Amino acid sequence: MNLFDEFKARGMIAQCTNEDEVKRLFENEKLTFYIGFDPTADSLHIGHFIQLKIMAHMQRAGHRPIAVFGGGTAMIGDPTGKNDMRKMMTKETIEHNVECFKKQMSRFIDISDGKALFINNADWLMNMNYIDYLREVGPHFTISRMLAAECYKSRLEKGLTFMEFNYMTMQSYDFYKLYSDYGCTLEFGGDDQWSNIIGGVELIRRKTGKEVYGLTFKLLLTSEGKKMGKTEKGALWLDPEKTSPYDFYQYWRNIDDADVINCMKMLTFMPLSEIAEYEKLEGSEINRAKEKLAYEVTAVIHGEDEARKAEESAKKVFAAGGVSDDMPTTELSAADFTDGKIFVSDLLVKAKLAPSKGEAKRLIQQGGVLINDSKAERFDAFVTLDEIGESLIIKKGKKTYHRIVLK
RNA sequence: GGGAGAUUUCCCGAGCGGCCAAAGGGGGCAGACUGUAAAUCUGUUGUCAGUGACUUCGGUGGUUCGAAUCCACCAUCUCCCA
Repeated sequence: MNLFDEFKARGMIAQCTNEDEVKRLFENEKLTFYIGFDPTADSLHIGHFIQLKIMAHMQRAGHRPIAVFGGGTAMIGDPTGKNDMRKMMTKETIEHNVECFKKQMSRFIDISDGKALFINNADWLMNMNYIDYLREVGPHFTISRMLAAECYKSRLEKGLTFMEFNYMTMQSYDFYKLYSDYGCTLEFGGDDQWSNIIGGVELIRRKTGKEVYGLTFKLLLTSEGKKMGKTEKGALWLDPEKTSPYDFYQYWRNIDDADVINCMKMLTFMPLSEIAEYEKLEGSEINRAKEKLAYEVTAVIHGEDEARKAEESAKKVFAAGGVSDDMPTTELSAADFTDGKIFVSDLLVKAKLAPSKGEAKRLIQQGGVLINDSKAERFDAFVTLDEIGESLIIKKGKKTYHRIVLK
């Protein structure tokens, strides 16, 4: 099975400018293709991971990936899918983010001997002369056509600035530039990038008469159509400092039944035949699929060791209700105690299990807090230094365990 | 440049000068039921204290015993006219 069919069979492909031709090129040519990454944060997240996976697969099949970092375009901000204009980022922040992206990405993509290129579009966009740009790019876009683009529709009602409106032309120009300088003939992206991608395809056709191609991949959505990978902390980050391997593992372990198989197809390298076996599972058996998914995804991103550790911790904690060595821990010193005791509510706040004391007390009153397996009954419950001893386990709700130790 | 309207707590959205920490929904959190799932039901959702205080309704001033509600100016956004 060639790669195109593989993507297709996994249900990953969303739209393509010319499916037959792209499929043929996958099989018969060594392609140079690109995917753009806007450095809007200091870590990649799970949404980017699909793109990374695609790049890695393509590279293995002998094609040459170009990762374009939007050091220039991030100065403007992609309005696609946003309800409001993003806060403008400083040049320094953007540069820092680009460096973080590069570092993370090189674990998945081999850039030795020019087998893949990391390029920053700031290289050509930042020194662009406005008049030159308008003359070179402007004539090839009509306003009416741009306004019709899906990605602007919602924003037209909420307010779209001229600055953001230009984003599409800049991304299109990137493609043109990469086509001219590197022979890049294919742009990939998430399905929300469709408008921006065909902008580039058309720009190149108009300027050179040559046909290039665009291919979008499905976004990772829940069965209800919501974007996956949202956590209370924002996104599901690939940086272990921002989302610990354990939390990362738990996210997939707790996933909705309806989403497991799709995630396996989109996020893991498991063969389709094996996934089909998991698809047959029913009822509580589905938990086995979730364990497998969580392990596989964690292993690809954080390595086998971390995945195994996360899996073991999870089993200990949930199966035995027990203690695991690497659960989140908060250190307390004697100064945190008054007369040798500390209120449970204060404990919860210190361990960041509750944002405020009021919230902490509510948790206790609703019976959501266990201290060493016994329920904290009163909102003004407290523990003494002696009771803590070496360490003490707080359980908040059903799934959150936290250890308190004394310095 | 002229005219009309908007800005409310995490989000959407209702708010009569006092009964407004502010309806309703969503989301979040907790409890019951479960399979570390979903659905459902219940409670809860500004801060601190423990039944009272404090800070919130774009910003700054003002009117008033009392302002999310009225007035003035500023900011931002939407719509109509140029």
